[in-house]
Amino acid sequence: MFGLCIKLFLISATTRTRSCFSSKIHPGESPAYWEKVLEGIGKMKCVAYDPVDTMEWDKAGDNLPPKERRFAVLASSLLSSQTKEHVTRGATRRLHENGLLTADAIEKADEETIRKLIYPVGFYSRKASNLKKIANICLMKYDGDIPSSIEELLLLPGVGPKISHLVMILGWNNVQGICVDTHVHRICNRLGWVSRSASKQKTLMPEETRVALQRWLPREEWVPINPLLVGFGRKICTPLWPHCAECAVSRFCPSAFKDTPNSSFKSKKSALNKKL
DNA sequence: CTCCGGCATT
DNA sequence: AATGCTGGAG
Repeated sequence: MFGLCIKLFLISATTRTRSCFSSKIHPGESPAYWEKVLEGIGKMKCVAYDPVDTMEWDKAGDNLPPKERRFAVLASSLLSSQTKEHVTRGATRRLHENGLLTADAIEKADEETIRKLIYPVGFYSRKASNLKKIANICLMKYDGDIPSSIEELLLLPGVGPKISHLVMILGWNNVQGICVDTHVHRICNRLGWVSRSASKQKTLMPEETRVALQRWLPREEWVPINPLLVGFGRKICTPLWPHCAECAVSRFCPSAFKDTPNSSFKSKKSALNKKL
């Protein structure tokens, strides 16, 4: 499934030149030089997912029946934390090795067993319990499959906008929206690509970022922008002290060399909270 | 807003 | 040693 991301990313990278022209569909609304920025980030070659490491799991996933593959996609997405993807993949693999990637198996499994298998991922306790609940719901309502719409996915415990859009893309090959995680959210704000309605302020929630980004970003970029910015965000445009000197697109970035921990809005918020 | 909870980064 | 972090729920 991670392989799918790479494939889509590569396909888009090769057609990016073409997609630059399609941006003329949204004149005035899109930020200046956004094509150059995406191109520049692509050239820095920090794709999020290591192709070699993902191959093994990808094969295992591809051999599953569609229903089981989709459930595996959902389970894996639930465990994911983009900043620590190797940990996520390890946890998914351990579940898979123990035959615990189907709704049926998880429903029958002991919650403690699942908790131990996914232990290295963040929030393992909550995620183990959510996984059990989701397995139960999938069996009762969807015959062991997963919901096929954003609305129904959002009803599952522990599934929010980020995971539901990811699952629609990876599980159903259906692009309903951009998968906005913390990296996409942070970087789009630094680039000045999204703002709160009418004002020039940064968006506060990833969900706001998603809507704002979708207003102007051409559809063919909706899937590849995630692995592109996740990789970039982990290696160069880091949350604290971004490496602007090494960044090939800093000349297009209004926040370049300015975004120190003290000026980032999250730090401001926590600093404010401590004072109160 | 806080919380989760081990881990990376300072 | 201390801080800050995932994405979602309450």
